[in-house]
Amino acid sequence: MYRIGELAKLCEVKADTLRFYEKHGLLAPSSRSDSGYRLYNESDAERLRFILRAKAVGFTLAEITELLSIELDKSNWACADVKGLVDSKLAQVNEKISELNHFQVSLQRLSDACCGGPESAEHCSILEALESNTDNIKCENHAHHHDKSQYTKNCQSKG
Amino acid sequence: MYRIGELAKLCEVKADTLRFYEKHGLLAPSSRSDSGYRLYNESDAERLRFILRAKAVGFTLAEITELLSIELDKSNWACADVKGLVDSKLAQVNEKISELNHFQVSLQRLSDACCGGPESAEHCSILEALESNTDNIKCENHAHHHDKSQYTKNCQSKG
DNA sequence: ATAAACCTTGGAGTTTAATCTAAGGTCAAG
DNA sequence: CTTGACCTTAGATTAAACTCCAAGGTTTAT
Ligand SMILES: [Zn+2]
Ligand SMILES: [Zn+2]
Ligand SMILES: [Zn+2]
Ligand SMILES: [Zn+2]
Repeated sequence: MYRIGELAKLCEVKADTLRFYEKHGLLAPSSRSDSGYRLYNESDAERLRFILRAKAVGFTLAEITELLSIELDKSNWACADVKGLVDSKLAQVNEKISELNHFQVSLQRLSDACCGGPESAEHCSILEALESNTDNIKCENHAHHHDKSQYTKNCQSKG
Repeated sequence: MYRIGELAKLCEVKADTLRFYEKHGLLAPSSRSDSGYRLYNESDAERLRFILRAKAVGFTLAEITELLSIELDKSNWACADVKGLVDSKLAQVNEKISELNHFQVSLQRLSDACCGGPESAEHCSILEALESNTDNIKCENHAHHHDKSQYTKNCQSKG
């Protein structure tokens, strides 16, 4: 039997997190001591590890609640159900990745267009890009070139 | 001069969003009508577009607040400052992408290991993976093969 | 026996970006 | 002069997953 702090340390989470999981129905200690301390057994610890593994692949606690309800009643669920949860998560993750890739490309383009030097930002290509309606930064056209070598350094990749 | 609903429609945001931006110091209407209605001019609209462009490349409103304070006082800032904000955002985005890529790979592996059929989840490879301490799913070893052709279909890529 | 380290509870705070509600004032059309 | 669309305010709510707090009770070691 583990007390809350022991299980927390064992699984590298905080005691607060275990209380939070309990409050939200993910994991309750199987017993209490006479003085009211939570007592977790090995099976509780296994359940916690299940939760943490599911978190490690990106599931939210709400989704983990679903997974746990399947896990505890496997024979009444099909592989299709389980795979459905995984595939739906996968789709969400892919969507998010593609949004972030979009950000990544845009930010990289902004970064590449700016000399990053100590010169005044009055003609900074980044600010100019955010001011104008184009989301394209044309490195060869920009009005910003306080320093020839810097300019060349930053713009050579685009001609 | 635009009333709040007009500017909202023009820029495809909700009036609530504009009030929210005002409350948080991002964008205030340059005047009010006699009856207290917000009135935005062309320069307010430009500022809103700046905000929306910055959002479109992934900046949070707090970061946009910083960008705006630079934008309004360009000569007292250097390219280095602006590029610093972009690069720091870029680093955050890259970090998030790499976390999501990790999720993506794990989820794909889980999905690939499961037949996804109508059979009972009692021996589902996904659940087994979440129960065990390995984060590796060994397709050729798993205990789950209710249906030979399905099994082959899902596992052929790994031998 | 007393200090340190642990535990209990309920509830508030954090972050982000809105979104919604209630209760009421304004404006243009018919 | 009334209907409907629009506007005002302050404040509550949402999602996610904790994290922290106060005020007190328990255990353990010295
Ligand atoms: Zn520069
Ligand atoms: Zn610059
Ligand atoms: Zn199966
Ligand atoms: Zn399965």
